[in-house]
Amino acid sequence: MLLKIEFESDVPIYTQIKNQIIEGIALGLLKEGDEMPSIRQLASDFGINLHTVKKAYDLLKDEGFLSVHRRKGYVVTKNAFADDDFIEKLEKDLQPILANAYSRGMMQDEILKICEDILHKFKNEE
Amino acid sequence: MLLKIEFESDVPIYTQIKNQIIEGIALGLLKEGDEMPSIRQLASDFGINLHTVKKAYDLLKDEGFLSVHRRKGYVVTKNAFADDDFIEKLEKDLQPILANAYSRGMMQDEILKICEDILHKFKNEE
Amino acid sequence: MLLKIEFESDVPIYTQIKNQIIEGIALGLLKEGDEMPSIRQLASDFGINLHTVKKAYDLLKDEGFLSVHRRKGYVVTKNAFADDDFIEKLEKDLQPILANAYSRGMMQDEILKICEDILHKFKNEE
Amino acid sequence: MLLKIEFESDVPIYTQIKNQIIEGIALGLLKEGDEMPSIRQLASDFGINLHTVKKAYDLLKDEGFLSVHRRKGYVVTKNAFADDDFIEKLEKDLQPILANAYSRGMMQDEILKICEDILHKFKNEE
DNA sequence: GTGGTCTAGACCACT
DNA sequence: GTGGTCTAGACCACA
Repeated sequence: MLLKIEFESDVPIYTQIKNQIIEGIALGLLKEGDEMPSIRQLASDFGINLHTVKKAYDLLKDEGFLSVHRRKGYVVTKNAFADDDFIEKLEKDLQPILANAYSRGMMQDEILKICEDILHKFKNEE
Repeated sequence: MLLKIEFESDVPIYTQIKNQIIEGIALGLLKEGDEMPSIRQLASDFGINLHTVKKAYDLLKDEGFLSVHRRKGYVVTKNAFADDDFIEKLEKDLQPILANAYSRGMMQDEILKICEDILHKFKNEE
Repeated sequence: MLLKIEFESDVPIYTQIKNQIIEGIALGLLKEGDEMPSIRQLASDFGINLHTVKKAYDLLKDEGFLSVHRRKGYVVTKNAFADDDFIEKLEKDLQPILANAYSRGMMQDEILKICEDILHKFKNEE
Repeated sequence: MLLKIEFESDVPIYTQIKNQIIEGIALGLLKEGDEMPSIRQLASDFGINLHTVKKAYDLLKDEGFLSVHRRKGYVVTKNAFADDDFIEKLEKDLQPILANAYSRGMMQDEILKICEDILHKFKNEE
């Protein structure tokens, strides 16, 4: 799995890392038990600060996507669930994005199709 | 149309305003030609600074949802379209959100249903 | 000659009026001695304030494009010349506009062609 | 590259900054990848407020002349193109200026010469 | 250190 | 009255 960082994006680097790892899990590129590259490794690969990588990893740990193994370092875990709070946040995040698309004249089916296409890229093999 | 600001949120106030106005347009609460409350009016209603409101309005102007009428002030304008750049951005915005839901074990249909429900609240009667 | 006012432009209305009258002169639509519509007339035609029209007319008078005739009201005059101050201002106004076009990758000939096309619309019949 | 601000001018300070940076790019003084002075640096150099500088930078970002690099700050980016909208705006901006010159009795060649001279100062060597 | 957000308040331009 | 510009200064997020 290959990370790609956009330094000129307005999305913070740690968020980019976090998002791409979650996407990697959704796509099946990262499986439960996989060892993540070390913080040091990842930071030097991209020429970014250790803190930045650590922040991404720690957030993922908090959300249940990673856990820390004494010897292996950060390891992929699927310990994140969609509780009510998450569902609520999900709707709150989606609403403005979908509203924007709709207000620009896109048809509901058209927008839904895009969501569907994205979802269909995710692997359902568990 | 009623705006609601969450001061404790980590979403910038101007983004909250911007999003709610776009949602208002999608929901049919705001129609082309409607005059927005004046910058100062809205600012004082919420006890926030006029620059914060202005930033929200200006972003909406840049996106084509508002325009400035020399006499009426800010007016709803539906001059925003879904060009290729927007579609690309839309996918880029949706991907991490949907990936997160999927990686938490939600089924594709379940996620899609949520998108559908949100979209169905939008008015399609113009 | 027909004026067209854009209320949603960021160009002040009095400037729009002023510019269009100067363009009318350049295009030969307005000739020396022509009587302008009265301030009241023009203002009510467009539903704008008397002051706004008066400001446009007065600026044109100051520049030598109009003069006030006791009975005829504002009359077209060609009493404006291109002195050194004007040439200097002309260059100062053109520079950022042309620089912008050039910095966007337009070729010098391409830009010049646009200037030429505009100029060729002007009538040289004096 | 040296900026010069005229405080007495009726041209807003942020516009002056913006124009001079675009001119700097056209003249070849600023090249793709160059790092701009920080907002606060530039503001203190000229004794103006950082918001004024930020507005200029942000407008340039919107037009594609600058972008924000997460580590380097604002960086010169040549991501601005001359699409149809721009050409239309260009003509709309040029028309009143050229009309004014022409209505003051300048010959078409004379005016064109001035445009040419300005354009020839711009560097065409990338 | 960088930029991003927000405030409080002033003065001006336009209609 | 409207929006537009500018200031002075604070606090936060990011790397």
